[in-house]
Amino acid sequence: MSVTISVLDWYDKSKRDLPFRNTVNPYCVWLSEVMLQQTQVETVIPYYNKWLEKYPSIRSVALAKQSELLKYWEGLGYYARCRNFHKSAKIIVKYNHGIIPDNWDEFRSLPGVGDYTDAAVLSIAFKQPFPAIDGNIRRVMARILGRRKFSKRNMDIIRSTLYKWIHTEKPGDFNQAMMDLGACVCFPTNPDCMNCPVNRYCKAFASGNPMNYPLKKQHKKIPHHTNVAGIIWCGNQFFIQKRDPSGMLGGLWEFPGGKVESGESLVEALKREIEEECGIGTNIIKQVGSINHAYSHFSITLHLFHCKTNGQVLKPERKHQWITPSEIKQYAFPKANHKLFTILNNNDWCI
DNA sequence: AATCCGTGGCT
DNA sequence: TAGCCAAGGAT
Repeated sequence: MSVTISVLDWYDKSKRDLPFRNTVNPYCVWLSEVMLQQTQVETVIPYYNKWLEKYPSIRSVALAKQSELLKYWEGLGYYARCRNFHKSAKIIVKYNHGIIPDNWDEFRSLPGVGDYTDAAVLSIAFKQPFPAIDGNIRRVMARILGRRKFSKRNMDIIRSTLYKWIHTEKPGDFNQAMMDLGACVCFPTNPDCMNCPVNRYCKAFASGNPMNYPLKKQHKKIPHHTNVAGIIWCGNQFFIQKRDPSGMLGGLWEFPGGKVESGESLVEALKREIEEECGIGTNIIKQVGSINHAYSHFSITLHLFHCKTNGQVLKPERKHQWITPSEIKQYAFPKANHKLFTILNNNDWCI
């Protein structure tokens, strides 16, 4: 017996029925790997199914507009993944006849493809023996090998060990088995060592305190901001603007607004932001409601206001639209806006 | 090397 | 509950 055999044996018995588990189609594997980055399986499944129904091939992605793709990514987060997948699809169709490359360097050079995704796609879709190293496998290996830190030296040891252990006939299964082990048994806290197929090989288990592996690094605590946003009405239409494609929540739509500076009232901040962003003067009518939202590196309390204007736009720095409430379904918005929509729907969008 | 980039679920 | 963590990549 060995770690390889034990893990694969366990995998065959405990195999989870996931939509992207039963395919070796490179496009499907790639799509699932991108969606699964820093995102849990249960969250991905509905997005994966809907995307595949709408975009069944790499060509269909290449032909699509970014705004359409973002609509299908809406709410999934880390939107650069979607933009990069689109870029890659266009590159492959334009320069490689729509054929997804099956060698390390070519695939690795595509936007949004890093070491993990490269190894995952090449091993699962093309049966090549590259070990994929994600957060789960790092933790599993740190425990098996008894390494507390992810230093460069320890990562080299983890990687070379995985190259030694990976099953050359079933590299994709080995990678997925190791990831499942991390997700379903070797939890970050309270690992289920008694049901672990490789506990007899595990130094962390032998130590009696598996949670000591790996060492947790302390995170910076994230700041909290107070933000304001305005629904600027002109007749039965209101104003939305498109965010810069390269930045945070890039290419998504939002109500104008921004951060409240210290010493500023909510109304003062909103008037300033609307003037800066849209160049329109507004009358602020009333506050509609507030929501809390946490991003990865800061959190906000966002206050929403009904406003009125004559509709004149003097210096739009971003792409913008005047739309009616029913048209909002055509546009991709970040999650915080959906919380605002909930408030608005409860109020029937009344001014 | 450290930080930025979303969101949801869990404790 | 406030923080931690998840099938990472780009800068």
